[in-house]
Amino acid sequence: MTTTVRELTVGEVAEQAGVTQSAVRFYERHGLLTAARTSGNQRRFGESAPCLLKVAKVAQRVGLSVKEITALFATLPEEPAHEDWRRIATTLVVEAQARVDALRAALDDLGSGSKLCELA
Amino acid sequence: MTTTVRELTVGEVAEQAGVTQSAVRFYERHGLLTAARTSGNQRRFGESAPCLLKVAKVAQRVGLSVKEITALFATLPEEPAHEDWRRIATTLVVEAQARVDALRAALDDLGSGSKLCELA
DNA sequence: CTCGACCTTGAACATTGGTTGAAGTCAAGA
DNA sequence: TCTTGACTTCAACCAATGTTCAAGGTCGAG
Repeated sequence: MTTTVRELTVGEVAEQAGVTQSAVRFYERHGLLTAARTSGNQRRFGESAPCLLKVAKVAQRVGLSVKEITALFATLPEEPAHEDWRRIATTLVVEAQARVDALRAALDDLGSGSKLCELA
Repeated sequence: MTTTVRELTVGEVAEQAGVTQSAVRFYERHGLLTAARTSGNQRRFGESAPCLLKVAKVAQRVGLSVKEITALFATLPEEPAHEDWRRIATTLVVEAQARVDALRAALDDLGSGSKLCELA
């Protein structure tokens, strides 16, 4: 039983993910998303595409570049399972924690007061 | 008693702040730093310039743009006193905390597991 | 005064993450 | 079939944050 996998157009993916169509194309060009093509050369994305985009947006908030997110997604199977998403989430949490730590370090630099500058 | 304020050249400021000369000029063009000019049109920075740059770097780590840092520095007197630096530091700490909170929010989005995507 | 080190400007280039527009093609309902 | 909305590509553009290069001017020690 091959479930009828509704393939999605650029417009549908964009709408479902809450990004612009140009962004969707941009991400596909950069390999963050992959798409099949119709005989007429139109993109057809898998069901998971909007989800990937949503996760990608979180990843960007965390501070990952498109290239890094692409690499991260490269480890995912075509139709990711719960476990796969969980792994990605964990990776992002770890990354985010690192960024928080970095920020805290910046804070500590400031915390050492005007010690930054021996001026006043 | 006007203390002999050793004015600094681009090269000196860059070296003391640990940035490139081109960066120093860039920041001056963008109003982050101000400089007097010699009769021969060379920049002469005040003593606090290297310090401003160091603080600016921390501010960048915190996530502020050059424009935002410029605005922040616009509130400083020519020769900032301890109190001034402390105020800036506080502002940055508040900002940093906000960024940490934002990151934490991103984490929470992920924390709600694969709830992000109703796929698996 | 001269010499070398250091400074000046302006423009072009680089990277990231997209957006916009023009010109043309496809898909699907009436 | 025809029409209309959605899709295609390509190239140009945007903003931020600088770097690099060329051509030339300045500073200060000797």
